[in-house]
Order: sequence, then C-alpha cells, then structure tokens
Amino acid sequence: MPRPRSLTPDRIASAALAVIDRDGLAGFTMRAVAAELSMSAMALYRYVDDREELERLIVERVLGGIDVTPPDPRLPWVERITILVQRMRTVVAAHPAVASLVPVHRHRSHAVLRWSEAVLGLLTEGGLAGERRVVALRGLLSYLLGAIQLEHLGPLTGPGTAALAELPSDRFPYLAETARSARQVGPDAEFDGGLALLLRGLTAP
Amino acid sequence: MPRPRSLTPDRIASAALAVIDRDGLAGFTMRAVAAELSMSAMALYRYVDDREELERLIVERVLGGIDVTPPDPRLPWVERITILVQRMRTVVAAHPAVASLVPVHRHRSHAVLRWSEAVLGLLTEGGLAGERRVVALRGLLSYLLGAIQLEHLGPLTGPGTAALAELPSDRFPYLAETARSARQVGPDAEFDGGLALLLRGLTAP
DNA sequence: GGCTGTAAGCGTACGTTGTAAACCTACGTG
DNA sequence: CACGTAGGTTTACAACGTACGCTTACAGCC
Repeated sequence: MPRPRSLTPDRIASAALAVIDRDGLAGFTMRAVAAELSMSAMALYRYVDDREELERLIVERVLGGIDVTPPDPRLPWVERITILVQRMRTVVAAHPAVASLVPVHRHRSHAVLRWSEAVLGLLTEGGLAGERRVVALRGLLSYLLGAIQLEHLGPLTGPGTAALAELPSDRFPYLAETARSARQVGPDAEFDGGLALLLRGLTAP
Repeated sequence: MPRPRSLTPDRIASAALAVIDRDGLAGFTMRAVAAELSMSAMALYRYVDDREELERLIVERVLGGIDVTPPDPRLPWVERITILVQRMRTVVAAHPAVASLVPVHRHRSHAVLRWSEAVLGLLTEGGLAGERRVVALRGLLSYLLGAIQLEHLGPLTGPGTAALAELPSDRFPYLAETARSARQVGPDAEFDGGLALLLRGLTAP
C-alpha cells in the first residue's frame, strides 16, 4: 500500500557507471550518483545499504554484460576458452575505470559464477578434472584480472615504455632492450599472447 | 644551516606499514601515520607531497624486500624463474593489506624494475627474445599480481569455497563439484600450479 | 472521493578525511 | 650570539559517507 519504488538496481548501476565513465573513479561519489538520478544523496540509501553495495551493483552490471553462450562447438575447446576469457576482458575494457573494483567484488558476483561455470565446462571437455581443473580455473582468473588491472593502471606498452627505454642500459640492459621490442606489441597481442601461454601449459603433455 | 631532517623515507614507510599491519588499509590515514611517528599530521607533508607519494613509499618498501640475487645457476632456468616469482609473492604476503596498492604503484617501483631485469635475464637464458620475451614477462607479472590480489581478497580456497559448494548443483554443476576439489588445494599449491602452467606454456614446443 | 499507514525522498548534521596557509621554533653557520 | 632556513604545529576548509528525523506521495480501505 505504500508509495512504489521508483528505481531498479539496474538503473542505479547505470547512473553510477555514467558518473564513473564521465569523471573517473575519483568522481564516483554517493552524492554524484544521486545527482545523476536527480535525487538527494540520502534517497540512494533507500536502495542501497552503503557505498560498498553500490560498488557491487556496478561490478555486477558490468560483468553481467558478458556473453556466456557457448562458442561454436566445432572449435577446439582451447579456442573456446580463449573466446570466453576475451569476452570478460572486453566488457571490462568498455569501462576501464571499474577495473580496480572488479577484483574486490568478484567473489560475490553472480556473473562471475556463470562465467566460471562455462569455463569449467570447457576445461572438463578438455579432459581436466579434480585439482588440475581447480588450478586451471584459478590460473585463468588470476591472469585475466591481473592483466586487466595492469592494462588500465600504467601499461608496459604505451607511454610508460618510453621511460623504460631510457633506463640506464648498463644497469638494466634487458629492460632497455625489451622496452624497444615492447613497442611492437599492442595490448591485444600482449593479452592474447599471455593467455596462449597459459593455455598451452594446460594442453602440453 | 637549517634544522636537520629527522625522518628518512624508510622510517616513514615503516611507520605506515605498521599502521596498515595493525589496522588494515582502512586505518591507513595521514593522521594515523603521523601519530605513529609522534608527529602532527601536517609534519608528514615536509617529507611527502601527498598521500599518493606515501603509498608509493610503502609499496617500494615492501617490494624492496625482494631478494633478487640469482638462484643457483645449476638449476634449470624455469625453476629459477619460479623462485623469483615466489619471492615476490612472499614479500607481499608478509603484508597482505598492501596487496591492492601494489598494482597501482608498480610502474614507478624501482624494486619491480630490478626484479623484471632479473627475470628477463633468465628468460633470455631460456632462449626467448624480442616480442616473445615481452609477452612472457608481462604474462608472468599479470598472473603474479592477479593471483596475489585474488588470494587476499576473497580466496577460492578458504571459507568462500564453502559457500560455493552449496550452490544449486542443477544450475552450477561444475562449480559445485569444483568447490569440493578446491578444498584439497592449498593456496601455495594453487599459486605454484598456475605458475607452472604458464611456464610450461613457455617451454612447450 | 476522502482517510490512513507505509515507505520514498529530503534537509540537516556529524565525524573523518586530505591538505592549504600561516605561524612559531630549533638548529647549523656566520 | 644573531640570523636565516627549514622543521613542526595549529587552525581551517571543502568534500566525503552516512545517521537521524521530518515531510510527502501513493495504494488500499471505508
């Protein structure tokens, strides 16, 4: 019988995401999100316990965009896993500033569960089970989240590389040389290359 | 001719680390660190531009503890890399709460440079060069930082696993089963297992 | 259609944070 | 001993998350 709710969790998450995309993580403030919704700051608290829950909503909204429909089953299972991993990277890349929120809230995310379930299915199809399968899933997730983080927090490829290339080459000969090679490797190639290493380790005899 | 400085960057970082170890990241406050040094909050700013620089000092102090002396050269190069990676994990594990600061400040850390140089040397010894070597270094760092993060932010192994095991097994059959296997895998085995995958990918034909 | 109870939404306020500015003060050098 | 520099303190402010209490709009009943 009371007044009906005017917001959905999804609408709130969208508003918060709009703020973050526009003003970065530093601009993400309860007041700013409320303003984006044309509300007072305190009205937000009718929908959310605290800032942390709002962050969870955001992460869930971003990761919820992952397409977990199984890739073409005619592809080798390793390639299908590659696709699933790339899909997760893609949705986060659409909102780079949330990259650092993901690891914090991942373990409460339903989207991550669905994604993990899909990956586990493919790992199983690849003949993995038991503890080896646990290690594989966890390894993929670690690499994925680590790579996303590094990518959006001061990339090796990119402007940082320039500084690296000017390192005193007597004390850091390898780094100086590597920085030169790094210029040839774009972010996608870098990510896919690392992922391929992991997956090759999975299938090697 | 003026009054001498009474603090070293290292002493400041130690105080901050003491605060973090005692009260967690949330307790890490300019005022708290200053109090730890028996100073007023503003006195800190004679030594540090802002909070961010203090965070950098902390990360540098933690990562500075890495032992980068080359492991026994009689070991295969893959094992020597394993040792270097584990050493990085070890120093962060000693101060779990700083885990989330590391990725943010890594690219300005001299300690990371030294570590990277050592790893690159071993990769080179393993016959890697050019873009393959770039991808390898970056892959190792991504996995390492991702794994550290996951480990200290809601582990798969650990209490989280219990919740996972009780998932509706009709919708998450693999996850439910995997959660049971996960109980057998300790954090060290999990980390080392994932790392081994990556390195095997590096040496596979 | 008016009345009413519930929950939506708002205004105000408090404690805490990072840090700017102005001030006082201890010390090495002349 | 005086002086100037830089160390340290005090005070202050804007912005943050959020507790509390009030007002107000609506769905269901008479």
